[in-house]
This record gives sequence, C-alpha cells and structure tokens, in this order.
Amino acid sequence: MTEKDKQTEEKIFESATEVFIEKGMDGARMQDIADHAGINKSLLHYYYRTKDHLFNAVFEMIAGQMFKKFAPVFDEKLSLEEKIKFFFREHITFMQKNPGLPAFLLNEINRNPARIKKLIRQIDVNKLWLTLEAQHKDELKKYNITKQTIPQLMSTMAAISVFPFAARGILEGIFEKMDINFNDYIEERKVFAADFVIKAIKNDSSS
Amino acid sequence: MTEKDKQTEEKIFESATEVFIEKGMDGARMQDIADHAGINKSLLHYYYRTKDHLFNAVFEMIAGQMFKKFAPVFDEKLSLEEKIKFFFREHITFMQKNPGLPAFLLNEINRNPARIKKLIRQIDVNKLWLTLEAQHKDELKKYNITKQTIPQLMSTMAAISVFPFAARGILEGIFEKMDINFNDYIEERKVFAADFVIKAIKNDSSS
DNA sequence: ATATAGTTTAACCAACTAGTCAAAATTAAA
DNA sequence: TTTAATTTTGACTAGTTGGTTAAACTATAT
Repeated sequence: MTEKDKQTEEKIFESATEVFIEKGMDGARMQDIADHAGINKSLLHYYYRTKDHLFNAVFEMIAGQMFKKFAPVFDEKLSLEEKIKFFFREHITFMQKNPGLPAFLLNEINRNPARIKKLIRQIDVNKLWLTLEAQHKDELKKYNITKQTIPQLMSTMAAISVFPFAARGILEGIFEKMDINFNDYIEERKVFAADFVIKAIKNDSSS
Repeated sequence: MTEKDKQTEEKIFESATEVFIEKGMDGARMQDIADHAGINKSLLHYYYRTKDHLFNAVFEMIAGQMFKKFAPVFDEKLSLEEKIKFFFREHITFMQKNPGLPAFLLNEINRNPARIKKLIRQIDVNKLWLTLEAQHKDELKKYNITKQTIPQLMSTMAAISVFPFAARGILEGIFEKMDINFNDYIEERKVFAADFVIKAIKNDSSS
C-alpha cells in the first residue's frame, strides 16, 4: 500500500531529521533513528540504502528550507528598507521555530564543504544582483551599495540573523547572569537587527 | 626526564588539537591522534586517561584563547570608536591565523552546552559593564548605549566578526561564482565591520 | 652495576556499528 | 482462496573503537 509506504518512509525521514540535528552525522546512530521511529533498523536500509544516503536526504531538505527564506527578498514589492525589515522578521521567526537548524547546517558544512557547494552551484548569483539592481536602482545609489559592497553587506545581515542561534549555548550562558531571557532577546532582535542595518547604510555617504 | 615528558605530552596535545578541530569530538579517532603524533595509542591514555579528558583539555584551551581576545577592549586606553576598530582588527586577525576555531567551538558548544557554561561562570559580566561605563560614560550616552542595549550590540559585533569563519564553506561557494577571494573578503572585513557598527550607533539618536 | 621509577610498546578485548540476508508477515492481484 | 509482490523483522557479520594490561625499554640515583 502506497499509504503505508509514505507513512514509514516519512516516519523514518522525520526521525532521522531529529536525530541528525541533535547528534550530527558522526554522533547519530542508525539504531537511534530506528528506535525513534519505532521500527527495525533493517528498514532504514530498505528505504535509504546507507547512512550517507539518509543523511544527504535530510541535509538537502534542511539546506533548502534555509535558503528558501532568502528568496522572497528578491521579489517582494517592497522598498529596500522594508525588505530589510521583512528579511529579519521572517528569517528570525523561521529559526525561532527551528532553533537547531543553523548550528546543524554550519557544522555539517564545515565537516564536508563539498556537500553544500553542490547546492550553491544551482544558484545564479549574478541574476539575483541584477534583479535587486533593477528593483532598487535609486535606493542602491542613495545608500552607496554596489556590486562590490554587496558581499560584505549580505554576509553581515546573515551573520546578525543566524549567529545568535548558532552561538545559543554561549549567549544563554552569559544572559543567565544578566537575567535576560534568550527568547525575549530573539524577539527584540527582529527589529533591532533591521534598525541597525538601516542606520548603518543610511550613514554611508557621509564617510 | 621532564624534558621528554613535556615533549610527548605537548606533541599529543597539539596533535589532538589539530585532529579535534578537523573532525570534531565524535569524528576524531584516538588512533588518528596517535598516528599524527607518531606514537603508540596507549600513550594517549597514559597522559590523558580517556578521550573525554583529552578533548576537554583541548576544548578549554581553545575557548580560553577565543575569549581572551575580547578582554583588551575593556582596558585599552582608546576611545569607544577606536576600541571597536581595535576589536575587529585583532579578533579577525586572530581567526585568520586560526580559521578552524570558530566552527569547532560553535559546534562543540551546541553538542554539549554544559561544557562552555562552566567556563562562562567564571566571567563577571556586571563588572565588565561597570568598567565600560566608567571609561566611556559620555560616549555611551551620546550613542544611546545602555545596559539594556548592550547584549544586542555585543552579540551583533561578535556575529559580524565570527560568522564569516563559521560559514566559510557557504561563503566560499558563493564567492567562487563572483570571482571573490575569501581571504581578500576577510582582509576587507576588518575595516568594513568597524565602519558598519560605528555608522549604526552614530545614527542612533535620530531614530 | 643494579635497583627503582617512569615511559613506551604490542597484543588484546569487549562493546559497538553500519550493513546484510533469509525468513516471516502483510498486502495486493489473480 | 491462492499466488505473487512488497514490507518488516531477527539474527548475524565483518570491521571499528576506546580502553586495558603486562612486558619491554629508558633514565636516574645509589
């Protein structure tokens, strides 16, 4: 029955996702995943031939989810400032709901950079820039943003958004001593981050 | 001979550091570390009883190095703006020389948050704030920086500095398609980061 | 020289791990 | 109902892994 197929295959995939996120590729055990899904270990190999196959399926799904969150920025009909606000609000909210993803991705990418490069190859970076340029020609000129400064600016935005989740363990440790709640900090960050970036680029012409 | 002791123990420690950074705690093999040090595996257990002992020694050393780089900011006799410039220059230069540390630390902290919390407990966060306040009372007021906004600001600075190294695999993948060299990007970032943050806080009163 | 203490090694082990396989159970088709 | 195909299982295996142990080696002190 195709129904049951989907059920078990999905159950395996979901269990694998949870276990891989928690333990990482090296730390995860096929037996753990099987137990978590309430099935026999052999079934894992029946649906996904090897641990590597299973991990790749999970990895590509998660990486895809993460990158997809950047896409709307390139077609929303918003001003540049509103796009910045939109990006931080959406991206941070997504990670709020999936707090384990950033650390998982960064770790596995560093452990095996080739895996992500295969996915990046599918992105047409130049086209994205052209889209942005077409949509915001005047604003980009006003803020002094060029094709040369975009990498610094974009990576800075990604950094401000992603880092708190990747470094959650450290931040929580420090915040404990200051009576700050991590979730409150994250909620606050959605607007802080946008304001911070907008203020920085607004001031650019005066330097 | 104490000379020889130090030699082998250090050789083990250095090899362990390299292997753990490359493979992580779970991925590293005691045999790898022994081979790398050119000694018998049993010697590892002679000097560091278990893999966990050896890993902890390495982890605490690296975490210490990383945190130490934040310290000078609190006693250098510089203006606030100069301190920001100083921080990014020094911190990024340090990571340039040790590009594997950020990813290693973030990963292992997420795998076992308790480990880092033990080290953080030794830091007197409140004292650091008081020091900063005493040294820069007027500037903090001028830039609208308070004890409440410090966490967002500091974590943002850490993010901008650390993230490129933690996400190196992704960035390199994207940069390849834009003919950008990662090392050039990092060199450029030392001043970009400082300028960016300074511009953001300068503009704060007008919001 | 020889006894003592510390260092290094080779051989070994028990526990674990990803993956296999043939048989059993379940489902679909005839 | 019988047959064929698919799915699930339990038992097993070959290879790894962290860790142990007793013996060999080295250096120091008497």
